[in-house]
Amino acid sequence: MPVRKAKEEVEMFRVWLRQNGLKRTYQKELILETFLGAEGHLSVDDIYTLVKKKDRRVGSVTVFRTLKSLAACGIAREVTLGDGLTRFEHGHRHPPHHHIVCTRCGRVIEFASPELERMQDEIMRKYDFQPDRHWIKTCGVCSNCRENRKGGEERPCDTERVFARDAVKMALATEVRLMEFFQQAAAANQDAAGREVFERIARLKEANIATLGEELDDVVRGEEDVAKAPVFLHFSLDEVEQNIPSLTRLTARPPAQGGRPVVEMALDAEAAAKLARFLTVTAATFFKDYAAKFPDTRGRRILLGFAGQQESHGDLDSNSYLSAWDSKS
Amino acid sequence: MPVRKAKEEVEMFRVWLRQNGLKRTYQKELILETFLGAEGHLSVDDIYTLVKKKDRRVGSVTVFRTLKSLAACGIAREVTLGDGLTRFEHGHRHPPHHHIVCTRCGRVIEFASPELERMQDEIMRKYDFQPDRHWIKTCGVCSNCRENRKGGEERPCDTERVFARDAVKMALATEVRLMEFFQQAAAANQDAAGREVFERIARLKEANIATLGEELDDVVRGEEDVAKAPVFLHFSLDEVEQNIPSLTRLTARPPAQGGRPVVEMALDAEAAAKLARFLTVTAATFFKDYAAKFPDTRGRRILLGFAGQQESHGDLDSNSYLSAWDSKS
DNA sequence: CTTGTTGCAAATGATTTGCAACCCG
DNA sequence: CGGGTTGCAAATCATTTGCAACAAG
Repeated sequence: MPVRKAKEEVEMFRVWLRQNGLKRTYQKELILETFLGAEGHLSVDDIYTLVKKKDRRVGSVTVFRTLKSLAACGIAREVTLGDGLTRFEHGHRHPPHHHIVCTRCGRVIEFASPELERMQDEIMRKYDFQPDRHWIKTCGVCSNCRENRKGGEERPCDTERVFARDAVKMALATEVRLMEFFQQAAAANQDAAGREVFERIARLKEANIATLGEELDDVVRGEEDVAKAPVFLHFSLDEVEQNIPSLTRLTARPPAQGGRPVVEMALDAEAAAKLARFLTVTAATFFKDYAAKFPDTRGRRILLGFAGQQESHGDLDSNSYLSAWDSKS
Repeated sequence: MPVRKAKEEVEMFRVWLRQNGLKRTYQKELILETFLGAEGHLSVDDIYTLVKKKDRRVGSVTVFRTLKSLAACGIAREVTLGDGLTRFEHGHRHPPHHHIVCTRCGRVIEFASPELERMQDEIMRKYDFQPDRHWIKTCGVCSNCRENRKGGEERPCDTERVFARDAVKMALATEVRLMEFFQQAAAANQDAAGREVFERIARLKEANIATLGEELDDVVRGEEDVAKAPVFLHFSLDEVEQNIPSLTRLTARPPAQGGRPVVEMALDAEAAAKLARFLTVTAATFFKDYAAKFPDTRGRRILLGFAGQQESHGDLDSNSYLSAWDSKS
C-alpha cells in the first residue's frame, strides 16, 4: 500500500513556486506547515494565530498572500460557509465534497455523492455549460443541537481517510449485491453447466467480500476518528440497480412483503458467462467513472482496484449479450 | 385563472412591518417598488442607483436596511454569486432554485430539479439533519462564451412564469408516457374487457394531452421572453419510470436498437382498472409531493391540478393491486 | 545584484453603527 | 409626543495595496 508522504505538499509547493518564478521563503514554508498541521475549515485569522504561536514576527498580510498561493496551486481550497469569512481546507489529495453547516453549533459535515454528481453533470449538459466547479451548501440544525445534546466534541477528521473507508464500503455493498444475484441466478438456472458458471462466480464474489472486509478493517484499524466519522460517501444500491437493470429484473430480492419469485432461466455455460461478464463489466465501468472524479487518493485507488477486479471476474467474450439483457437507450 | 396582483408584495410588506412594530415610510416603499420593478440579481448598489434616479435624497444605508427587511419577510432572497457582493432576487411566489454562473460573461442560469431535491433530502435524512435552506452554485463557461458568440442580450425573465411553462411541460411529458403505456397495454392484453378499460383510459389521456397543449400555449402566448427562456425545471422521464416501475416492466418502449417485446397480459376489467388506478395515483402522488416544495405560484397550481386530474382518471377501488405490480421496499 | 518578499501602515470596499434631526402612528 | 427612521459621518471588518527595507536565486 502506497504510504502517503507526510508532507508531500511541501515539495509540491516548491515546484509550483519555481514554475511561477516565485521565491521559496521561510515564511511561506512556515505557513504551509501550519496549514497542513491543522484539520478543518480555517479562516485566515485562525491560521495567522497558529503561525504567530510559532513565530510572532510573521505578518498577517503574508498569511493572506501565501494562502492565496496555496489555493492557486491546489494545496488549499477556498470555502465559504456562511459567516462572511473565507475559510481554507486541505485540497491536495482530498476528495471534492460538499458542506452541511449547523447554524447553531457551527459543526460542518462533509459529504460526496456519485448520484448527486451525475445529476449535476446531466443538468450542465442540458445547458451545454462547461462547469468549472460547483458547490452545494446546506444550512440547518444538526441532530445534536435539536436534542440539546452537546456534540461530543467530534473533531474534524482527515477527509481522505474517511473517503477510503467509504470507498471500501461502497465496493463491499456492490459485491454483496452481485454475489446475491449470482447465487440466486445459480439456483434459478435450469442448465447445469450454466448453473456451474454462476456458482463459480458467486464463490469468487464471496472470497472477494472477505478480502474487502479485511481491507475495511485495515483502513479503520487504530484510527478511532476514522471509524466513527459520519458517512462521507453517499452510495445507494439504487445506483447499482439502475446501472444494472438486469439485476432487478432477474433476481427476487427478499422483498418486505411478498414479491415476484425468481425468474426461471436456462442459460448454457457460454450464455451464463456472458451475462456474468456483462454485469461485472458494468459495475467496473461505474466504479471507474466515479473514481475519475477524484484526485489520486487511497479511496480512489480502492475504487479503481475494485473496478479492475470486476473486470477480471468476467474475462470472457463480451458485448453480444448486452442488448439482450439490457437495452438502455 | 387567478390573476396575480401586480404589487401584492407591497401589502405583504406593510403587514410584516406592522407585525414587527416597525413603521411604514416613504423610503421603504420606494425601495420596495424599485426592487419589484427590476428583474435579475441586483446588488445593493444596483438598487441604490435605481432608487436615486427616482429620488436622490434617499441614502444608501436605508437601502441596506430595507433590503434586509425585505429578505426577512420573504419578499427578497439573498444570493451570493461569487463576486463578493450580496445580491437580491425576488422571493415571494418565486420558486426556490439554484444558480449557474458564467464566469466570463456573468450570465446567470436558474434551474430547479425534483430529482436533485429528492437526493438532497435523502442525504439530510441520513445525517438526521434538519435543513433550513440549501444552495447549489456552479461556476464555469456558458456555451455562448465558449463559442465566442455574444449572448443575445437575453434579459433575465420572471422565474415564476418560466416555472409555469415547465410545470405544464412536465405534466405533458408524464401524460404522454402514460398514454403510451395504456395504448400498448391495451394492445397486449388478451382479455377483451380489460383491453377496453385500457383503451378508455388511453383516450382520456389523449384528451388530456390536448388540454395540456392548450395550457402550454396559454402560458406562453404573447410572452416571447417566457417562450424562449432556457429550461428552468429539470424533469426526466426516468423519474416517472423509477416511481412507477410497472411502466418499464410492462411496456415495450420503442428501443433504440431492438428490445424486448411487449409482455403479454390477460387482465380482466377489474384488474385493468386497478392497475390504471395504481399508475395514476402514483403519478398524482409524485406531482403532489413535488408541488409541496414550492410556494403558491401558477406553476405549483398547474402541478397540483395535474395531480388532481390523475386521481380522477383512476377512481376505482385501490390498494390491493399495488403489491402485485410494484413491490417497493 | 536583480527580483520577488516581507510587514508595516494606509487604502479599499462592502456593510454597519452612532447619532441628531425627523416623522409615522 | 414617543419610538422607530433617516441619512450623514464615522466605525468595522476582511482583505488588498503602497512602499521601503530585505533576502532568495
